[in-house]
Amino acid sequence: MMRFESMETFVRVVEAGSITAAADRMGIAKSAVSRRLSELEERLGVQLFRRTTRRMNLTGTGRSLYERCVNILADVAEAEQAVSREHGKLQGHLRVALPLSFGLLQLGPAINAFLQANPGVEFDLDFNDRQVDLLAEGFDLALRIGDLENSSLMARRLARIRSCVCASPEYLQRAGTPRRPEELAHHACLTYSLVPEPRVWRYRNAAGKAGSVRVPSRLQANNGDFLHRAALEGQGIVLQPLFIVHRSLAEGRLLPLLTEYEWPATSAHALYPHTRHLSHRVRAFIDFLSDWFAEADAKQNGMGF
Amino acid sequence: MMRFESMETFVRVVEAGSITAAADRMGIAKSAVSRRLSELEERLGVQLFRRTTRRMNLTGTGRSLYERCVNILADVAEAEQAVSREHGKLQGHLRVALPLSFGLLQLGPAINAFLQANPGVEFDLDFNDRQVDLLAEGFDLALRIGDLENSSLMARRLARIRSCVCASPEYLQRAGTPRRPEELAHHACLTYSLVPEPRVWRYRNAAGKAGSVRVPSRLQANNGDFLHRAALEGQGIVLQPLFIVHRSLAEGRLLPLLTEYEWPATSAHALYPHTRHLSHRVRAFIDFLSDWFAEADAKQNGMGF
DNA sequence: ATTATTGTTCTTATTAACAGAACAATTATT
DNA sequence: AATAATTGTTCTGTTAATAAGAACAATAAT
Repeated sequence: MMRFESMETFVRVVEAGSITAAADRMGIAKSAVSRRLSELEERLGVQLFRRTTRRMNLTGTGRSLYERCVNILADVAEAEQAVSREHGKLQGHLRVALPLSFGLLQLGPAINAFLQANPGVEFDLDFNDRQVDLLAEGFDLALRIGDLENSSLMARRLARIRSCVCASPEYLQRAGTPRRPEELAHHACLTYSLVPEPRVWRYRNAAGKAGSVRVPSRLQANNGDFLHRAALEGQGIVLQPLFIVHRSLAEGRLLPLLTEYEWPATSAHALYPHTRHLSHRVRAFIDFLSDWFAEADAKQNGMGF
Repeated sequence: MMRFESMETFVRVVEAGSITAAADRMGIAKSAVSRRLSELEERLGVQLFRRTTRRMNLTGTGRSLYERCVNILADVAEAEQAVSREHGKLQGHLRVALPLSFGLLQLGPAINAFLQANPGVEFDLDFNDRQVDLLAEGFDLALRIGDLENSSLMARRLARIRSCVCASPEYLQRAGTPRRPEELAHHACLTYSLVPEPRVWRYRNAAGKAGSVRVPSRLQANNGDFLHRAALEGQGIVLQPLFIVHRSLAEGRLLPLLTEYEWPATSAHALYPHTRHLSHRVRAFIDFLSDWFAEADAKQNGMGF
């Protein structure tokens, strides 16, 4: 594969107009420039210059290659600068759409840390569990939980999200503890409306076999935290992500149920428009979140990522 | 500038999932891969991987860099393949718009040569002196003479076109030979309608000073070859590109006039849509034309390029 | 607890790149 | 027209960069 040095040499010879001039500007011997050039030509099996031993003219293919090389070198420089630590201070607005519970609980600390690390950045946060249209509404970035529908957006997976079934000790004492998923059909379940089939709970048993149970629900809501609170008050059994219930579980105010079964796991994603080059601050924020959750994951902090 | 080897190594480590695997696939020692990687990280001042001495995970910035690098490497490969001699046989249609006289006289031989060199290529030629809309009418390429208006099209200069003033010996004997541009005002001039001011002929004297003369015209046409023939028959004086009249000049059937003055020079351009990557055959044809005219130029063949 | 695997580091050996001069070819100058 | 100056190429000795290979430390798997 063609090397950047060859490409850069070629470009600079074209721009300087001669090998000698290019060598001078680059501060190397002209013999080296000459050698790189003939090496490149031999590599490609193509003549790049029409030489008259005194003057050099680009051939047609030479001109084509030049145009491509200029673009490529610019891309390389941009990539380097974008990623390099010395990219200068970030500044500007970040308009972010994010889901309510996950946003408040998990993204809150991350956003605070990012704010602190980048004094020039301002956030405009839109907490909302409906799916916003990034492009139409001018968001830089959306954070979403769940499976991604097909779209023109780019996605970066940030965190894995595990869910669990749980209920308060009080409720279990009153209504009994289900030992098998099917028994959920005779319990008061608290269901979350923003999933395709709120009243169908899917799982896998220890052997990996998938199953599902249709649960009765007298209380359904589009807010996980509300359901969590309802469960704490003994209203019934919830199936919710760990990041919502882990604290109550740790404190014993909720008890995990049917733990031999795997309950739906999903992911949190950052979605952003598919432009050829992301703006500095958007990219930096996505990278930051990616690192943030990866580190949280590494710590195995029991929050279920 | 980032080394090419560093970049490729980085990408292959990401894709292989580990340094050892990448080293195996590349057929080099893993120590070399490791070194290239840490070199790259140090260069950028950024951590690309989250290392656990046993497993490697991309950091956020690492992921961003990876995405850019993949694109860049693809661009490089494409550039190389596009330009390399071993690009395989060209094939497909080329829909080209080209001006009448220049097309017939100058492009004809070039197109024939290209056809012969590329058996898989087919041409669809549209000879027309009006300015066609490339994009709307689905042309791959337009060849034009004259100054370019601003447009979204890309242009490649193919040839320089010089013009001269001339008339038949018969006419000159009858009407006299003008010695100064102003005298043209009392001659029968044959004017070309497809220029902004057909009856105003502009020139430069030996000192480089610009002037113009308004010429009378009883015969005006939008076809240079027709005017050329009219001049041959003694109808008057023409100002036409050399590629139209050079043969008659060489044969003495037309005599050049006012040769101490410079008459308008212009260029022939290839115009093509501004897509990120030109199709193989379009690019190859443009390169071919570029070389064709450059070589004709080098031969100094007196055709006035 | 042991084994195998992974990434890093170090030293040696090899390879590739460069500088410098000599040369051939061509344009500018006188 | 002849000379001088400039340009690109080629060659060789030298220098710097790079890889290989082994040893080591750390971690996951058995």
